[in-house]
Amino acid sequence: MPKIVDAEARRQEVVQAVFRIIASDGLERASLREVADEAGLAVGSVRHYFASSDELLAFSFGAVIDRIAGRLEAALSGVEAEPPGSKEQHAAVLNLLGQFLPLDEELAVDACVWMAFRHAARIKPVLAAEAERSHRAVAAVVGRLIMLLSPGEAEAHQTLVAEAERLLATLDGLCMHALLQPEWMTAEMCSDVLAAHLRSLEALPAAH
Amino acid sequence: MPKIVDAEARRQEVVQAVFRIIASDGLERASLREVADEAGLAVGSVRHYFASSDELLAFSFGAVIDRIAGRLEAALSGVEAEPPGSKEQHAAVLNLLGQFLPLDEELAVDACVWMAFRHAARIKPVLAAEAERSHRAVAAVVGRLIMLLSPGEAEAHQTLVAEAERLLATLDGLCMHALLQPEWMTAEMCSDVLAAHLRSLEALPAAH
DNA sequence: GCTGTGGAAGCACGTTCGTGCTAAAAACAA
DNA sequence: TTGTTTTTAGCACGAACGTGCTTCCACAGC
Repeated sequence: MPKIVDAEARRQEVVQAVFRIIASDGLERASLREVADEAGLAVGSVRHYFASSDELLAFSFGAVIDRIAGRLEAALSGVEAEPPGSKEQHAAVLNLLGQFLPLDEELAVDACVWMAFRHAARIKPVLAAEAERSHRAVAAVVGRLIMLLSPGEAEAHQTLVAEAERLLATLDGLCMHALLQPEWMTAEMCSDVLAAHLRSLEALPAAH
Repeated sequence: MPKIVDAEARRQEVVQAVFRIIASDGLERASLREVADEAGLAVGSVRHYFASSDELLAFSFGAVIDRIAGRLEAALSGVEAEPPGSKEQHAAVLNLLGQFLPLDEELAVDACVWMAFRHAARIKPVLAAEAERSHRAVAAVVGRLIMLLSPGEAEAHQTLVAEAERLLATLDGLCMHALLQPEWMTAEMCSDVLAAHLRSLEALPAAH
């Protein structure tokens, strides 16, 4: 029998190298040679675990989606564990929404990589399937959150869908601005905007 | 004297070729050779008008910013011409916000190019100055709009700034979703979200 | 008609990329 | 020790990239 290596662990190490390169130098710099250098391997070694560059990128996209979706699911459970309308629930909601923003180093890397892949998926068909999965997963979480925050079941389905899309758009826009214009979009500004959006959600049934 | 051509017009033709390539194939495909082909010229001819690839891209970025800013200024004048609180003003506001979204072919190309350059500016320092100008210009328009829509002058400055950033984030998020997930983010969904956001703006002073 | 200048085109060089393919190295069964 | 198989490393090819430099061409001014 041959030399035995934890193949899955190696793949994750390579994926981590991909993440670091994308976060610091952008997706177009994530070539096989750069990734191999960053991972401390040779090009041939990386290609032993990933048949092609496309497969490496698609796998990395899937990995970052899984990381983000996992964080969101956990935070959503935290929201569901709190009584509706309580201060604790409000804090849990803010925590969930904060998972979208680059508030610390790990979140920033994931947000960077996520944004890069989603935009690349518009052009590269290899990434389209994962982009669709990404959108479904995040929309499901935000949709459930909107349902939780809607006081009555009386709201029209269309209104809830629109509110979910509105929250999703605001979150993606905030994340984008925090990544692209970090001087303007500070953490305080992010929380101010999130607080204002939550107030607008509470005021929604009154305006109905 | 030599053969005389309208140099500025030629530059604009080349920039239009850059726009088309970015919209259809992404920024990384906007190489000198591809741009020259799309414009029906040779590489040397393109380089006669733009000293380097960086200069061409930076100029194209500036061009799309000027186009967008021009549309926004015009639409903002339209809002200011209507009496506050009127139905006509509401329509003018929706028209202004619609200028951000890829609602027709021309708007879609500009939105695509704008997004691509803003994200590229995170990595390429040559584009950083234009990205900053872009942010300033758009933030100024949205800030003025928020001031126009705020009924009293009693609102705290910080609240107005946060509301401007909130509207800006929602618009950018909507634009992003419309570009990346056009099946989900239809034109109707966009207008629903915009309408909901405007309602939340009207309800804001009441919640204060 | 001749000439010089601005516009258009292209060649050549070095670099980087993905990828097919080969060969060494390493670890375990025999 | 020997052999088998996984892992690692590397070479080589064609393609695409930016860019320095040279070459043609058309036309306004003399």
